[in-house]
Amino acid sequence: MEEIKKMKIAIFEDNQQFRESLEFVIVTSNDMELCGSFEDTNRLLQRIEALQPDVVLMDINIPGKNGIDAVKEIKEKFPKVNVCMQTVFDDDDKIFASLCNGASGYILKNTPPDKIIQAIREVAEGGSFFTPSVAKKVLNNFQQKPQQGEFVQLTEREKEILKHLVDGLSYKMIAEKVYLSFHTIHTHLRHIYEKLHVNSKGEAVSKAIKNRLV
Amino acid sequence: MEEIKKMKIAIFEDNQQFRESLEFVIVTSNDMELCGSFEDTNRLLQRIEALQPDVVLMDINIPGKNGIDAVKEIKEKFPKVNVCMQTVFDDDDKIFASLCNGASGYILKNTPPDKIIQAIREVAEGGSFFTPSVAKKVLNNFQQKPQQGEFVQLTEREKEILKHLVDGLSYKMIAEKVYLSFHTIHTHLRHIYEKLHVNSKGEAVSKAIKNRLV
DNA sequence: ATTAGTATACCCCGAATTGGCGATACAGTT
DNA sequence: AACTGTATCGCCAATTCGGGGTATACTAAT
Repeated sequence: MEEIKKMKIAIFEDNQQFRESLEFVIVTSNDMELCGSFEDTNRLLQRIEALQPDVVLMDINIPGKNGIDAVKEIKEKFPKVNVCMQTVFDDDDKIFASLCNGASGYILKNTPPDKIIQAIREVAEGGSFFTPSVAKKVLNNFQQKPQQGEFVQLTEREKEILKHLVDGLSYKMIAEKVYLSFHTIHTHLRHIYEKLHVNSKGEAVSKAIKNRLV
Repeated sequence: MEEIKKMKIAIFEDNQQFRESLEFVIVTSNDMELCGSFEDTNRLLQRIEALQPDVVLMDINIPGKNGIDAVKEIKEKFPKVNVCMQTVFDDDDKIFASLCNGASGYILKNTPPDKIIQAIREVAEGGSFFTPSVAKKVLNNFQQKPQQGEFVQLTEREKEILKHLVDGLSYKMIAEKVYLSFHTIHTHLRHIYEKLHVNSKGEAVSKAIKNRLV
């Protein structure tokens, strides 16, 4: 009988049913070991520290710190620990926030056991695993085309001022920043609005970003 | 015996061994039909036009037009055809170029047959499939983006209103749009500003876009 | 040399919008 | 009972926006 070093898995999931289901999947596998199972993220880092898991399964909506902040903390303190997010909803915001914060995988809770095992193995080996619908969202984000817009020819001054506007500065603050009078900023902004065919700060900022003018 | 409409698959692969291996995988499946198999991309669009495949398996390095340009042409002319790329190398540039050009999946050639079938099914249904190593690269690209993703939990209403704000609508216009009073919009915006830690429309719009809240 | 155009910078006014402060109310959850 | 999300209202100061105008400087074409 060869001795295999089992992967150590920690579960963070507040729903008892899901948690037990995950526990079952782990303990009945032959290459994984359940090293901890919790229903909240209290004392998160201490727990990770003590357990030294290879993979963490983290629920997005979990009492205590939410899963998105949790994954961030984990990756900051223990970069080698790989985290796989799980949730019932495939909500865009949460997916991207999780992935940006360092999660390596994202599975929905309707994922069948064999896929969960597969996901954990991939994640443990430093790979990544997405549920297809999540993969699709990630992909869409990639394919968002450079929204080619009307040629907008802004002068250097105008681009500079627009950039400050995008950064959230008011007319007055921009004036101070670039050593011009409030009135001049006003005039420039009027020209910019005309060129962009907009008539509010919000629209200007939005168009500036989308057309990559900043 | 129920009559199932089989998915129509077209293969573009110059290596004879791989191509025959793929053909075998397809024809031995029970829900797929091989509608074409080619060793180059000559007369690509005419072939697609004639065969009307549901899914195209496209080799990256293929004589004639390379796979990256091919997927672009296919998606431009036949957006409903889903393309899954395949190659021996997991070369960053080619992966991203393919995905940006509209590929829905990316598998390496060492992928076992059952995974290939799985990938095709996902892709056919409009989902996406990445080999783990590819998923990892996609993910890294995400996480490298110089954006610290502080997660902001907005309610549905708030997100809706923020979207309109980004579109350049004024408080009053938003109120009309969502059939609420001006005052309510005002209140929601105040909450949103608080959650985003901003205090001007410009900053709110900018942060909304950068944090993918819209 | 004059004209025309554009970029820059400044000013005033007035109406509309925004932002910050407060308060109330109700339904659903915890 | 406390909390959250939603929706409503008032007040007031600051900001924004669109309109008008003036002025210098530089370029390019006439």
